[in-house]
This record gives sequence, C-alpha cells and structure tokens, in this order.
Amino acid sequence: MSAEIIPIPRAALHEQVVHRLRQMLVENRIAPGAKLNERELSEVLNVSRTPLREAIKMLAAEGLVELLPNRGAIAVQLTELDVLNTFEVMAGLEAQSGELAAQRITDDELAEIKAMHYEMLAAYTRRDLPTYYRLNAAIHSAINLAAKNPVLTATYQQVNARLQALRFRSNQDGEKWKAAVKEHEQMINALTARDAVATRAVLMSHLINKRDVVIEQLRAATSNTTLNVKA
Amino acid sequence: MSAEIIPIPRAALHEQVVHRLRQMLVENRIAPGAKLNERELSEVLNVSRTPLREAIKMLAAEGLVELLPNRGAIAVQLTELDVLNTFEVMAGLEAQSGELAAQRITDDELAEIKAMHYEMLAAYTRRDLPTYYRLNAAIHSAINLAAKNPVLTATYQQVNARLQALRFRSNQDGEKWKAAVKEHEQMINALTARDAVATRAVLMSHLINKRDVVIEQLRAATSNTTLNVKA
DNA sequence: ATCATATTTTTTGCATACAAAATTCATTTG
DNA sequence: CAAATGAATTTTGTATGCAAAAAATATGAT
Repeated sequence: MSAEIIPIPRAALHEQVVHRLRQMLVENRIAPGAKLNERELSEVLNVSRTPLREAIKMLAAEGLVELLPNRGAIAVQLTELDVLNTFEVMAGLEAQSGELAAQRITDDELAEIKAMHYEMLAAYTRRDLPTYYRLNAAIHSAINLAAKNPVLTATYQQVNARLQALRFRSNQDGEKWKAAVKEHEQMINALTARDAVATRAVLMSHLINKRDVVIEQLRAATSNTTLNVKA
Repeated sequence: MSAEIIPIPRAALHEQVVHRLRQMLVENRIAPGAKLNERELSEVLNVSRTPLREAIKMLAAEGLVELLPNRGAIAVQLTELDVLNTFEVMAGLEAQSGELAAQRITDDELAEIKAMHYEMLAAYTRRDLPTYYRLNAAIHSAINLAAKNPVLTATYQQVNARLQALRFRSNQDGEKWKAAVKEHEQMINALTARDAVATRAVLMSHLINKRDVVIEQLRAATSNTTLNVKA
C-alpha cells in the first residue's frame, strides 16, 4: 500500500462561505442593516452566487441576516427591544448552563476556568479590553461546555452570535466593570462549591447586568448617530 | 384608477418549500434517517433543485436535517442521548416561558388557556389522543406566547420542532397520562396566581416527566424494531 | 424646481447545464 | 461463490443563463 491519498475534503464551498460570512457579521465587518449584495459578495468571496445564496439562507435560519422578499438579505439590525428579548433568553440559557455545569463540571475543567479567570484579572488590571472580552467569552463558553449538553451549546451559540455583533469594544464604566469582575469571582466560587442554585443565580444576575451595560451603550451610540445624522 | 392589481406576493418558492418540508419532517412523512433525494423531492414539490437546496440548507440550520458532505441531506435521527439533551433544553425554555408568562400574562390570555385546558380534559375523558395532543401543544404554545418574548418563542419552536418528529401517537400509560393532566391543572393554578416561581417549577417537572414518557416509548419502539429486523 | 411617470439598469429568484463525487452494477479473479 | 476491480449510472455541488422584480436614472408635466 502506498501512502494514503490525502483526503482533505475541505469543507464544501457553501460551508466555507457560511463560516466567513458569519465571521464578517459578528465582527461587524458587515454593518447591521447593510445589504448583502450577491454579485458583490460572490466576487469578494470568489464563489458563484449559488453557494453564496445557500450560505445566506443558512445565516437567515440562524437569525444573523434577514431575508427581504425579492430584495435580498440584510444584516440583522436589532432594535433595543430585540436586544432586551435576546438577553432575556441568553440569561435563561446561561443560568441553565451554570446550573448544569455545577453538577457536571470536572476538576480539570474547573481548573482551566480558574486559570482563564486569573488571566482575565490580569487583562482587567491592564485595562486590556480586547483580551478581557476574549477571556470573558471563553469562560462563559467553557461553563456552557461543562454543562455537557451539545443541544444547549448549539442553542447558546446561535442566540449569542446575534449579540456578538453589537459588542462595543469601547471602555466600560469603571464601576460596572469592577462589578462584572466581582460577579465572575462569585461564579467561580459557586462552581467550586458545585452549588447549582447559586451558580444559576449568579449567572442570571450577571447577564442582567451585562444587558443593562449593553443597552446603556446602545442608547449612547444611538443618540450619537442621531446627532451625526442631523449635523 | 382601476381596481388594484392583486399584489398577492405569495411567499418565495424556497420559503414554500421550507414550510412544506418542515411539515413533512415533523409529521414523520419523511422518516428519521431517510435521505432527501433532490431530484425526487424537486419532482414531488414541483420546483427546481435550486430553491429546494436553499430550503434544505435552512432546515439544516434549524437542526431538522443533517448535511453529509457530497452525500446530500438526511432527516435527523435523534439518539436517545440527543433526545435527553433536547428535552433538557426544552425544559429550561418551558420553565422560563412559564416564569415570564406568570408575570406578563393578560386575563384574556389566561382565560383562553383555561378554555383550552377544559377542551383538553374533554379529549382526555374521551381518550381522544390526537385532539389531546393538539390542545396540549396549543396550551404550551400559548404559555410561551404569554411570555411576550419573540426570541424565546422562536428558540422554543426551533428546538421543539426536532422533538415533534418523535411524537408517538400510541396510547400512553394511563397513570402517566393522568399525572400529566394533573400537572396541567397545577400549571394553570400557578399561572392564575401569577406565581412565577411555582409556574417555573411545575413546567420544569412537567417536562422532565414528558421526557421520561418519550424515552420509555422510544426504548419500547427501538426494541420492537430490533426484534423485527432480526425476525 | 419639484413631483410624477417612463425607461434603463441592476438585482434577485429560479431553472438549467456541467463537473466531480458517490453509488450501483457488472465483470473478473482467487 | 465471495471478494475485488472497474465501468456505467446516479447524485450532489457549483456555475451559468434567463425572466421577473426592484432600483436607479432620465424624461416630462405642473
């Protein structure tokens, strides 16, 4: 037998396109409300319109783009009410993740989360916001994974993706940020104690606070925009 | 001006196909694990492969079909573990729906749910299982809607759709059925009292019981199948 | 000049065509 | 006869073509 034929079945074109478009959407490289021009995108991504359209349809099912009949697709633009509703669902999903994680987390998983927590404290101390955000997301993701429920993970990721797009990397209010860090500590303590009820409670209120921060920033940004438009 | 041109912009073809295929999947007209042959389906549905494929991609994003690279799509076939995980998420979503509904439900909405509950009792008394199932689903849906959160509703429906396909219409165990009806009564009482905590608790345990019934039936069905195959 | 209407252009939506991969079937070989 | 090999067929995946709808532009009327 000769060496195996490299079976690099690199993901189908439409899968690659889904991935790249999703990235562009959650990173705000495609602005909320922006039109997804098929000809334009197919040139940028170097694929024909067929797999591109299939990818757009998948993203529509995920709630990342909105389909307008005979008018193509636009990147979702969440209203303040949409954001409130989405956070409400996320709070429920995070709370459940925490509750289950407290029951199922392994020592290794917990240790890794604690390690990330300290790294996050370092980033906080340096006021390194990008790193802080990245670790923050990684910790929440790790807790979700510790719940050992792939359906919960998929649901969590899908709903969360819609919020990613409006993560403002701007500086947070110092007090709010401090409080968020404190909540993370409580979260870790509750997990360490394998206290499902406490973990649920901490994550629920943590998400509520996160929601308030985002809404606040959203309002500030909106009023800026309005002023700019009128200027 | 003459009479308006009827602007019935009947849903785009791919939307119609999504709807019809979803119906076929949740009604088990396409069996779990069955291959979705594009040529065949495009003939049955009388559309070309293009909108059909777009529809299949959307259903894949919804989790109703699974895409196999270069091998098309098959109707999802949930393992017992998948079912357990899905019910766990559904329990969380139902519990949250109940909790929020208890806080937000209007008197009219509650009255309608009570009316449906009595109709369900009638169906239960007659051992009319199809009607019972229909009303049962309608009540849960109504509670979800009373939570007044469209994101929660969409998430709920998407996860629930995957379970619809394995709704066994076979007769339930008499005791379990009786218990389920009792739980519905408690649910209504908790909602009437606008007791969010109680509503959450009732719905959570209701779903856990539902899960056990389904798993039990699933195991029975699986062992039957196995026997048949071997015979 | 502004609004309304007509015409051109662009864009979307669907169908078809073609290439690559997988499957099936027949044939051969041990 | 079973397993393996290889050709024929089917099926999927992508690109292209074409018609209908929407958007942009131009033209004309008030």
